[in-house]
Amino acid sequence: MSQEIITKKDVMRVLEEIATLLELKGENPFKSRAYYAAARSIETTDIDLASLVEEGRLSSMKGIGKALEQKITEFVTTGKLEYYEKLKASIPPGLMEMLRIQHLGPKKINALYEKLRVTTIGELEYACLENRLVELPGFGDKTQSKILSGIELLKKYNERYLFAEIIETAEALLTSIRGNTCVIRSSIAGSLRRLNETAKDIDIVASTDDSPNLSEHFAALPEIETITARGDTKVSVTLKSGVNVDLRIVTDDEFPYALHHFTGSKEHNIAMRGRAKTKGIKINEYGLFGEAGPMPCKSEEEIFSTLGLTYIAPELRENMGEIEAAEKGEMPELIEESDVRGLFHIHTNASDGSDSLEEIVAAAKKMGLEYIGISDHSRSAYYAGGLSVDQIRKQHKEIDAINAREIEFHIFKGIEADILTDGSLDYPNDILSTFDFVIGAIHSNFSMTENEMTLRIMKALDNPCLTMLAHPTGRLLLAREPYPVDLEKIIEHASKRKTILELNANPHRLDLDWRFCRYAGKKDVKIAINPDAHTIEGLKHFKLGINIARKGWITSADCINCLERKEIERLFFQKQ
DNA sequence: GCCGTTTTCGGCCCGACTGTTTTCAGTCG
Repeated sequence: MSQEIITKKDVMRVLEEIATLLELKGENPFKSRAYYAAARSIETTDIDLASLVEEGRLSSMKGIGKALEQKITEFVTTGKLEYYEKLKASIPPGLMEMLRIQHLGPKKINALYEKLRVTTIGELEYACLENRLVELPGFGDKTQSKILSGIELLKKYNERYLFAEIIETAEALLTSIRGNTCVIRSSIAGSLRRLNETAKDIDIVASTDDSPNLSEHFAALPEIETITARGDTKVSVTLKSGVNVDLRIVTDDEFPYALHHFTGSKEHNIAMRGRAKTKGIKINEYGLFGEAGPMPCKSEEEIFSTLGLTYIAPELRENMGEIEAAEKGEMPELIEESDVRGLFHIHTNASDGSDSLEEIVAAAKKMGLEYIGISDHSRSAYYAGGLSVDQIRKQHKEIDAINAREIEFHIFKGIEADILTDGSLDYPNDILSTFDFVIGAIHSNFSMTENEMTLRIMKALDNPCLTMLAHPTGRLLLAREPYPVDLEKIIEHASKRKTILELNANPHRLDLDWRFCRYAGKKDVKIAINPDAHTIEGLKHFKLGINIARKGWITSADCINCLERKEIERLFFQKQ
């Protein structure tokens, strides 16, 4: 059997796992951090992994020295890493799982393993119920019951929350907090402010001159189930819905620093502190401190400018090159909702949508759109009422009639054509060429190897009738893993074929992932922010797609939704 | 395990809160 090719992602996964295993073993925490840092370095580099290894240039990368170069090289060239295998074998796999329990970290897990030989979450729960943790040094009554409730929570609310299902709760809480007149400034922070696709909890920062009053006010809100921590600067609660919320209370002078700090990401903050340090400035959630003392800033903008940076939008704060870009004054002008002129990938009740073409047109016009692209399912998607050739002809007539009537608005004729197992599309090309655009989508037969799936999609991209590739990984957030596919290869191939990539804006998908948007941008692949709407309401999902596009450094020039109708016509014509 | 324009050794981002201690370790963000 030929050896599987080791990708960047594989290397990152192994490095991160080693880092976690080292933590669990109680090794030097800095050693563990070095592995995390190396994984980060691999993630952000543009350079091809194989050539780095071949040319022996790995150790020229930040965070990779002799030892890691040797280990990565061994892994990439042989497909195995002995150090990793041995380390993994020395630790029961259940210990990794335990890290997901709140208030339980590597040190305590290690103690539980060493002292009680607890190796799984199930055993740990049993040990708690038998009251065996209270006698351990460093443990006690409270710790035991905290761990027990952590296990309960893990069972009950195992997952994170989709951005779309938690943002409204966060905004409502913010409004309640602002209802207290002692609040001066307040904002959502954390991963929600960074517009991440999912969130673990809600972070809110508020400034006031009367922290006890605000703490009291917040803790008394009716939607709160339990208060897990309450001090002068922080109140942690669990809502009745099961969502955890942290409120940080600061003075108004501290607000900009606290907002920046609690917006994160952690990686961004670490990089910012490191950068500040080179300028002799200390940065924490209370301020900037130079050798001559505090350096007052009234806003986040001022914090960045004090450090010689232009403003970095919250959604870019992932330490993925945003600090370097801000330093050079090369921040991208991110796409905005108001740049959008039209939307594609909309289903009608001809397939599995619930509204008629006329209803959708009326709603789109009301939203101020200049055009839409209808794309119902193709015939193989029998479960979704895929259209027969006759039905296609009927829909085209209907669209022609509306287009003849409308002057300021236009419907593009499209189809969401299944990419079949062999990479061919669901209709012959003489049918496909009757559409203005064709979106190719994988809806079946997910269980292929990465190589097979990549080839399947690449073959579909080779079809001159294909305009866009739908949801490139097929993932369902918090529910279904992406099918295995080499996205970099797909992006490179799409670039050659001038195929548009969909950023599916359905809250469960948000696929293309923002981590790959930037690569698409670099390869000059155009993005379509597609609502994949099955109802009129669903049209609004494009806003979630804008969030992710912004996170992926996408500008209006990268995105076809910002083109004028005439430009879209030219683009689709050119493709055929 | 990485790194270095005072360094090849001794640092490595920083602070709050909790629970277990009797001055601090662990966890979290």
